Amino acid sequence: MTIKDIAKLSGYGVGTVSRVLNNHPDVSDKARDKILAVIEASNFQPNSNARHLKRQTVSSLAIIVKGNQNMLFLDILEKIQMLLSEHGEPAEVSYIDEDSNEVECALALCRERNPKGIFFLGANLNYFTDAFKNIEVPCIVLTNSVSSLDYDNLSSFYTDDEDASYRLCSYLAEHGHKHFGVIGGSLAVNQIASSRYKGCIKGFKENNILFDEDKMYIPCRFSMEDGYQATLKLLDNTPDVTAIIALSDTIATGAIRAICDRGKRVPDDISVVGFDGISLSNYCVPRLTTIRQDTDAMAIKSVELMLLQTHYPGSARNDSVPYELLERESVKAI
Amino acid sequence: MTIKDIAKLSGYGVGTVSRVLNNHPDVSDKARDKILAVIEASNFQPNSNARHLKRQTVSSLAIIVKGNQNMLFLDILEKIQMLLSEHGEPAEVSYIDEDSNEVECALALCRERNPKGIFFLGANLNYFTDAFKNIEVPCIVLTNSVSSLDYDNLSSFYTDDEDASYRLCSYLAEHGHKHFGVIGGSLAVNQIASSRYKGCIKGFKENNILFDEDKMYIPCRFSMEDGYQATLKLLDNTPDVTAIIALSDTIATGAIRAICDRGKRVPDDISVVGFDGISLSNYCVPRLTTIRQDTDAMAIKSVELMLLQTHYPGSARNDSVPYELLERESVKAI
DNA sequence: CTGAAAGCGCTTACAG
DNA sequence: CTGAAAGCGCTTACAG
Repeated sequence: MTIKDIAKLSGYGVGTVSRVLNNHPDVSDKARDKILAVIEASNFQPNSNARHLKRQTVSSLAIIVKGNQNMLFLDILEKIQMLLSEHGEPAEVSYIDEDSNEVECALALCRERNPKGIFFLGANLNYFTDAFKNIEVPCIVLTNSVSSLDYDNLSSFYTDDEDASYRLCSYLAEHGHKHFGVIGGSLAVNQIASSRYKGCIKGFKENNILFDEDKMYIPCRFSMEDGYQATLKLLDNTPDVTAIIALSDTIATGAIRAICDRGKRVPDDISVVGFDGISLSNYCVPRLTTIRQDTDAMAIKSVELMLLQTHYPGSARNDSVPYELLERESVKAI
Repeated sequence: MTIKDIAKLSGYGVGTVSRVLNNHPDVSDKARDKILAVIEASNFQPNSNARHLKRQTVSSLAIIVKGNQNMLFLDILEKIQMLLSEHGEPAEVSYIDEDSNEVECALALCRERNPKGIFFLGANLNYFTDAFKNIEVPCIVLTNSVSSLDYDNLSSFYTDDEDASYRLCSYLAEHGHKHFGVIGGSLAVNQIASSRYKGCIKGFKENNILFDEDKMYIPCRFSMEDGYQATLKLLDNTPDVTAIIALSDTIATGAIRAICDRGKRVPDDISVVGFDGISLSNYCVPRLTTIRQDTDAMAIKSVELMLLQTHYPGSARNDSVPYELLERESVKAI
């Protein structure tokens, strides 16, 4: 069933059929009604390949998500998709590993799909430096900042990770903690982990806390299992630790389990804080003290900007979104 | 940059360029080398809309996931994508709400994308009954069975939900429990929930357990928050409950939290079992006794069958995949 | 308001 | 082995 069949069936030409399909005004009511009726009856749908080939443009937005099991990104993704669908804008989502090159992925997408805009959920700036210049559609990075890059079509809405983890440190220091451990993220390849880690280091310095990076920082991927193993290692390295900063809630979940398995209790023996504020952090036992990233705000702002920029390309924006320290049950004053 | 430019640049015709692009054998080495060099130098990528329009077929597979935050499906999705990419097969994934109509979604996909095969992660058979006849590509449903349907191009690999939840019941009964609650899923719209529930009912009957469906079964969506609220309600309805069957691990997580908030302990006061065996179930406190669905096997089998059937359409298969009862820490004998 | 026609970038018989 | 040409299903000036 093609546009030709509809033309034949309705007694009009393909041009007119195409016009009603695309809501052009210059069609008589009579023709429109007739053609619509035929389309309805035959359940016709225009071929999108032909349409896009002709139009030399594609209808949809793309979303690249770094990390398949990243609950924070999933949360944001869901919200973005909901907002987008309210505007009748479909989006294609691609998942890549947390260590993969998202710019390469975007480049491939541009060639194959020609999206009119791209959301990046998670980004490593190293990948952007050179390669991004080949991407021309509006792009928005979420949860970390790209303000150090200077591309007109690359914006970001982010949590000030460094500031937030600094706050976490201070909070724990105020609660009397002196012996810290930090787990999570590979500093080399993970943008987000390294700024969070930087905030921790700053916090340690300002609070005169001794921190031996080799023994007290254990890098790991963003998963429960990795958080679990890293914590076991940390506990071996530094048995006197009283406060653990996990660089994400998922990692914190593994940490709490590891502490239990070593026969200690959270927060009575060891306090744990997370980062992200995903749903799980409010249902685990004990509830996790963490940084809540404002995923609603990030989703709303990024969708608004994207919709605007796909119609009126403008200059880049880099706005931080306020976070919140959620004081819950996993920290104890000592 | 189009195939015409490449033709001009290389001194050959578009036909020959197209042939090397598609790895046809009937091209001289000389022509191939020359053309490949030009393609390389100009960074040319064929336009996929034109290609697909011409071929009347699309290269990729589609995956429809019911429920954005469903960790089990995410786990399977990740595995399927990995296996697919080993074979150089890209896949497009679409998320829909756990209550949405996946067949409608598939139909839209077929019109717009023309995928060569579709994986359904989660399926409600009601939606398939009539509408599926309009889908002609090979399709595979995961985690529930479609054997009651009779379509040649619709297969499934599944966990025997009814049997597994029956097993859960028996396990709890063997541990001395008599007062049960069941939470999760809307029986009307959710295929998976209703077969799990059926298994529970069977278990109750065989073990002579009194079960008042109105008071002891609380339906809810597959989220922690909903599991939490449902459990609170259950606890109000039936204060003497000693065992709660949550129809998924996510729901169970909410349940455990709710029990704690009511000042009771798991498993000392109330035993809780889940369903799925997602990563979280092994890291929460206490570790969850649950049914492990074999996501590895389901991913492998479904990818193998899909790859086979996209080349050699065959008849449908409906195989159950063995599950496993994971006895962990959330059940106590009384 | 409408139709006939060109053309988007490819692939693939067909002829040579 | 290679080129010229038709055609995939649409959209959009152009002419009327």
